Amino acid sequence: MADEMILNTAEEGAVTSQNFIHEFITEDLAEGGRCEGMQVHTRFPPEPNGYLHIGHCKALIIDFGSAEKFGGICNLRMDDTNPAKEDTEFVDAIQEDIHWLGFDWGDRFYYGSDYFEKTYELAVGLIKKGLAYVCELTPEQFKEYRGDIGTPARSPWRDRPIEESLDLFERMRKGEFPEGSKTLRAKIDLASGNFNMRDPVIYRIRYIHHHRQGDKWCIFPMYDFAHPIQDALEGITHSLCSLEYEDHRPLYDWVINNTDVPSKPRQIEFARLGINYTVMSKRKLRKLVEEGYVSGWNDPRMPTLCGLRRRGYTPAAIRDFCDRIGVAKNPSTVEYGFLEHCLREDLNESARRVMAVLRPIPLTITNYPEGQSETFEVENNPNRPEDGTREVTFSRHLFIEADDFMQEPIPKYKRLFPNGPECRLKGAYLITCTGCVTDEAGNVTEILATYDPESKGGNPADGRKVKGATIHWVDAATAIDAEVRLYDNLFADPDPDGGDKDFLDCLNPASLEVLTGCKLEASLANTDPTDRFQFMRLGYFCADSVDSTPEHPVFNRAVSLKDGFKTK
RNA sequence: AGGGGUGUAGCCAAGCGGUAAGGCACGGGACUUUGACUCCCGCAUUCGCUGGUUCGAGUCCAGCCAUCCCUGCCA
Repeated sequence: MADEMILNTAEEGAVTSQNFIHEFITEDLAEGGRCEGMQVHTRFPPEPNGYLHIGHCKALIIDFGSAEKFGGICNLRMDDTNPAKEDTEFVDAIQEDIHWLGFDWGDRFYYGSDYFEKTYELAVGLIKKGLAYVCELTPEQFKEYRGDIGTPARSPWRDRPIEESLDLFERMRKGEFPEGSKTLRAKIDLASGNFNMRDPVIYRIRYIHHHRQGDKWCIFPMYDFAHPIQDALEGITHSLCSLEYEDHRPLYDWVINNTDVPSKPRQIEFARLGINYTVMSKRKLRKLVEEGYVSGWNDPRMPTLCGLRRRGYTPAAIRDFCDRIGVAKNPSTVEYGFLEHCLREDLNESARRVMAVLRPIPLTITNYPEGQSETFEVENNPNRPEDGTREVTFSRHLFIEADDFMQEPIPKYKRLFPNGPECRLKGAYLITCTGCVTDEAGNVTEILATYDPESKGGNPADGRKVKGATIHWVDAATAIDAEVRLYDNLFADPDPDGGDKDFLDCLNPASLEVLTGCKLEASLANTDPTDRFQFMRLGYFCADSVDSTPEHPVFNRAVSLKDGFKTK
């Protein structure tokens, strides 16, 4: 029976690879299993207190992907039980990011706070069963009474009469007591080695405006109490979360088993995503934004989805990455280079090739008549002829990349240098470097070359083999100026979270390099930020969604091309 | 010290008692009007360590070591 099921899902084309969570679900669905005959139902429960980052994408893939794989559904739920940290501002951004990635929650969009009334009733039920009590320890006392590894916790209020707790809890809700004066605690086990079970607080008093509930409530359920209830009320079959909740599971199960909820979800934990050269904690990302180390949550160097989007990352690349890193319980740190690989793989397929010169240096074709001009047709993507061609102009005065010329070539250098090999100007002509012009300081200000008129399009008439490289160029007469931003890792240290170092000390001072006066081929005059281009021989770029204008184009480098030739 | 996890290559990761998949990275070669892409080839005699069970152990057992999480009225 279980085998049949695996077969069926495989035929439907699984969206994610097999992993231990899928195995658990398969077992639950099997004959006699916990979920036999049920539809798999998961949920993605972000707290609306910040922007989503790529780590959330892994969770998204697991939550939505697992549901889809088994023909189930996945809810989107704002986990907003702590009004002190949450804000409506983030709710819209989170939805936008999830949609951008291509996940769809249908009409199942919920707020944890919408269940406050029901959650309250269930808490009352717990009190009536003698399984919860109002505790009057202040936060300071609470700490004192908490005990430690060898010492059980204590509470003088643990055995107060049920009626008394009932009355007090009701009055807590009415706002009769100040913040911190009372809590509702679950009566479980004060001596447990698992501190989550030492009579955890399940309700606290907070006189704070809730982004959605307004001032209706002044008591709020804790995550450990609210979450299992929300899951159960929504009929979630599998509550997937990260490893740090592993030792909360006994409490999760306790709540499910001791409150009157309609279903029994199963919590399964997986290792969350770590990537080197960056940080993933919301607290740290927030600090980078608030203290101005980056331009905002959407700074292209940020691992946030809005940052990656602005940088030029595609949803397909991010999803592919999250899919390929796998799902396991082994705490892992994936190399940033793998993310880049996934992007290159996607963009290599789809991005239109264009010519752009980032560090321009004039190239004069000395035997090409001044004032003459011609147009060449070049393919948009040699790997995909169906993408068509475009036109680029050519004249005596061009710009080429500064490092495509060397006065004194290094070994294996096959670009332009005096008395060097014949090179090809992509799609135009074969040229030979004849020299260069330098200023008083010895800086090269102009490169000189002659062209072979019989090599139109870059093909020599006699079919001779071209020894030098094919280099990109732009026509000085028609090129447009642009600003180009090159990005490197935000952190210079591969593990800015590691040890006891301050992550801010690990920042990479060279993470952003702004190039001005770059020369782009004319076809790049008006592009949409969602259009990605391959600047030939350089990398993948897109217009900056915030700063680029037709008058002042700004391009971001999403990722460089792999460079098999190291000049340094 | 108590509780809960995790250890397979530089980084991820399969493996479910029958003789170490795959991807990234890396090295070599072919091709190339992108030093890209693509294509070949190579890349763990060994699975944290030590014992034990077994004809046979990365898989089972015991002990040890390493490492991560937990003592918020955060999630």
